[in-house]
Formats: sequence, C-alpha cells, structure tokens
Amino acid sequence: MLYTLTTPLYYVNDRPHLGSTYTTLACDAIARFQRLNGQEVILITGCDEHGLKIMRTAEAAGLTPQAHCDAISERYRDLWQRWQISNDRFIRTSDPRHHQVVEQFFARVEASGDVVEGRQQGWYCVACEEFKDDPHESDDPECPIHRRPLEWRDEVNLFFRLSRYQKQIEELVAREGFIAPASRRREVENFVAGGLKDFSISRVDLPWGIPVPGHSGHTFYVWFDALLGYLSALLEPGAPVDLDALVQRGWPAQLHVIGKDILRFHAVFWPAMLLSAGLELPRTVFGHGFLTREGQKMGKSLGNVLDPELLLERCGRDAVRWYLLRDIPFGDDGDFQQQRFSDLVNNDLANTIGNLLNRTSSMARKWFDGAVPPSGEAALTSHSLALAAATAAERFQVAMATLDFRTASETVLQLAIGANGYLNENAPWKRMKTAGEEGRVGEDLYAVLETSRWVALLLAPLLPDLSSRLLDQLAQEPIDSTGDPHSTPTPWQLALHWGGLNPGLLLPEPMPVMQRLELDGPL
RNA sequence: GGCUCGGUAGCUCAGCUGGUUAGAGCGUGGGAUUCAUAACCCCAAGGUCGGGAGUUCAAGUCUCCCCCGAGCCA
Repeated sequence: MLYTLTTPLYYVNDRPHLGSTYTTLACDAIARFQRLNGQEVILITGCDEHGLKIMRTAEAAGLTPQAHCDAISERYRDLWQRWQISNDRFIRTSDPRHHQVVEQFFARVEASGDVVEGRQQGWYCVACEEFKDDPHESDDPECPIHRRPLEWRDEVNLFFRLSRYQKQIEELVAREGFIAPASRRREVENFVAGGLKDFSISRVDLPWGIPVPGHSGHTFYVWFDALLGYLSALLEPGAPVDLDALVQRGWPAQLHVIGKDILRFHAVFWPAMLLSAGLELPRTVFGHGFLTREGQKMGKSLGNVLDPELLLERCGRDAVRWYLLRDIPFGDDGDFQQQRFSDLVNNDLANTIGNLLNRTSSMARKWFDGAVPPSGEAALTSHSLALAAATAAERFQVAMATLDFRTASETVLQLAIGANGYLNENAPWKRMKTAGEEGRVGEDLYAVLETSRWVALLLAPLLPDLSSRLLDQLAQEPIDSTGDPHSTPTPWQLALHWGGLNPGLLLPEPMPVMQRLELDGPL
C-alpha cells in the first residue's frame, strides 16, 4: 500500500519562513520513518499560486504573476533541497495539468448538483482571501487578523453546497483519529455543529486564477483550487489526467500535515469536496502548532523573523531538526529559544551522542588494534545494553508511528545516556591496567559500540545526516531513507539486530561527528 | 459574550482509567573521574501541582466557581 502524506502547498506570497520549514521537516521525518519500515511513500509538497493577493504582490514587484510565482516557488524548491527534504513530488498549482484536474473535479462536483449560483455581498480581506462576516464598524472596517482595510464586494459567485454534507462531515469530524491532535477536534466539531453554510468557489474579475468552465468571467477561489493540488501531485507524468486513476497512484492520503490555522479547510471543506466528487477521504489531518521566538510572535514589524536559510547556513540541518523535533511537542505551539537551542544541540548531540562514540572508538582503537573488539558475552541479547537497545527501538517505533517526535528523540537519547553510564560504571580505562582483563574490556567496548550503532540507526529518520556520520565512524554503510521501498524486513529493520557490528572490523580515526554550536549574538 | 485548549520545580514539559515520600531534561551548586568534543558519571537544592469550595477513606488527577494565557466563533 502507498503511504501518501502532504505538507501544505505553501502560498507564494512571500519567501519561505520558519513555519513552513518546521512543517516540512516534520513531514520529512515521517516519510523517512515510513520508508525505513518498508512503506512506499509519496511525500507531497509544493506551492499554491493563485489569488488576488499574489496578483497584487506581483504587481507591486513589477512582475507578472507567473514570473513572481516562478521565482518564489523556485526558492521553496531550492530550500527544501538544501534541507535535504525527501519529497517525492513538488506540485505547483499554476501547472497546466493541475488546471485539468481542477476542471475535471469541478465537472464531477457540478454533476453531483453541488454547484449553485449565489450572490455574495460583504467585506472581503484580500490577505485572507475570505469574506468577513459582519465587521463591527462598517465605516472603515479592517481585517482583525491582518489589520488591513477590508474591501466591499458585491458579486454573483458560484457556491459549493457544503450544507448538503452536514451529516457526513459531522460524523467524519467526530471520528477517532481523523483530526489530530485530539485536542483540536472539539473546535472543529463545534464549528460543524453550528451548521455548515455553502461557500463560494469562484471569483469574478480575477484574472490570476483558473477559469471556471462554462462560467465566463469566473475563476476558481484559491482554496478550491489549492486543495486539489494534492490530487494533481499524484498524476502520472505524461499520462492523461484521470481522477479515477489516482486510487492506484496513492490517493487517499494517509496524512495531511498542516498548521492549525488551516485545519478547517482540510477537515471540513476538503472532505466535503471529495465526497461530492466521489473520491476517498484522507485518513488523518494533523494540525500542528505555531512557533514563537523568545516568547514573541515572529513578524516583520517586530523584525524578529528567523530565516530558515540563515538557520541552515549557520547551524546546519541536524541541529535545527533536532531542536524542533526533540523539544517541541508536535501539535502544540512552541517557542524558539536560542539558548535552549544551543544547549540541547551541544548536550544531546555533541556531548552525549557524539562523544559517546568518540570515547569508545578511541579506546577500541588504542587497545584492540584499531578494530572492533571481540564481542564475547556482549553478543548475547541478554546483555544489559542489548536489552536497553531493544526496548528503546520498540518505544521509538511506537512514538514515531504516532508522530510523537519528542518521545522518540528522548528514547534515543536515553539509550546513549545509558551507554555513557555503562562506561563509567565499568571503567574500561581502569580495567585495562590490570592484567587478564582485556577480554572483559573488549566486551564492554563492544557493547557500547553496538549501542552506538543502534543510536545511529534510530536517528536515521530524525537526523539522517548525523546518522550517516555516526555509521561512518563505525565503518557501516549509511542507511537510505529516501529511496525505493524494500520488502520487510527492510535493511533498516535487519540492521536493528543485536550483534550486527562485526568484531575485527577496522575503525576509522575518530572525528567529532557533531560540532558544538557556538552562537555569538542572536541569529 | 459563548466555546475550546492550556496554567505542575528558574526554563521546556511527563504525570493512563483518583491511591506509597509529585517525575524527566536543561539551567544552578557540589563530588568523582581521565577513555573522550573542558566531554562523561554521581549527588543535591528548588514545587502549598493558578486560586477557592466540594465529592471521597484518599485529588495534580473528578465536580462547581473564579483568575491568567492562547485560540475558535460571535
């Protein structure tokens, strides 16, 4: 079975920010984890490019909308590449084939009798691309979110008859596991319980959009078109556009990962649209929280925006991934604190995990001819570290499967802490001074080296780079979490087998696998 | 205004269906050690679990009221 998961299709209004990077990193970790376990994964990301806001942004920059979208979407594509995101697709809603998908989808919705004309009158926020119900002062109303003036609109639009799906959506939304984390479910339930209203799916006089077939002058409302990008991303290159074929190509998605602000679109409007078109519904919609910085909202006006490009350059992939995945409960809001960021990276990655391997490897090399020592008793699965490793791997699997990156990370870390403790307890450097203890020293070192190998393996989906550097220091092949599916047990699963490290294997000269972060001045 | 979600050690958070002296990591202080990226290991201090009332043999954990923060809807 295919495991399809999606990031949002990011709106090309502006360059990528940390929020979208966070979402994308998390999805990448999930995708890698699933692949390691043998799933054939399709990780979809991309850009949402239509709408009035884009048109105006482009105008302000003196560009055509297309040129503007080309430029921004390229930045996204490039950024994800530099973060080594293992996305399988990158869809742009200005793609001509996406237009065809939208047309076909609309035809189905229309055939279901779910498209009606209606008059839409009210105050409109261009930034939200939404009508605002009843602003307080009608003289000079502004958007409460964007603090920008609303524009009066009075137009005849096409409406999607969402109200017909009241019952089905109620059931869907109440379903265990559809909306995650569960703490967000009630809000959506209440919204649905309030009665679903038909919503407009077209705009008039908006040239930067996909024309609605059979309704000249109308283009599709951005959201209607954007959500369909998830389908377009699954099209087979070159083959004719056929919605029915998508079932073979990975639809329905197992998981939509989104920011909590767009939960409603994904958990209410989107499923109703799919029902209308006779397509299957996604299994889970996960709304994660937002990031603040040192307790404050990030924003241009405050000038405290954390730039993902800068973060990548100055701190590297592993550091940022670790901090975001390990320290922020996925789903909750999180606060980026620089001190904590460098504390965690230095303590966990450089000191605990990196140094563990470093100290052990150098002892092994010094006293066992530069190689992995004979395993002896340490090869037994009843060895205390073997047991710890097995338990950690089990917990890790459960945590990752439930998107609990925090617990998963902590589990790996605890394994490394345990191994460090084991070394201090058994003090091979002391034992080595008494004759006849070499055997025991070798066993202890073996057990710790083997544990390090497990640490490296478990880190593969979370920190693929550090994982390979650790494995490299252990003279092991890196684990590929980007490629084609493997039948189970997969190479990764097979590698997670106590005793997999071969005694006698020559160890490379120890080098720090993780540089400590020395950040002077704010990022 | 209605609703939702939070309010647990200096910080970030765990605490399942109520039950021994409330936990972890970071930070702080002390000790031990030298294999190692001044790293690792051990120990300690620090909490009237937002406030109040109630249910119970027993409440951080249930009920009600209030306060604070974030958000959704008006």
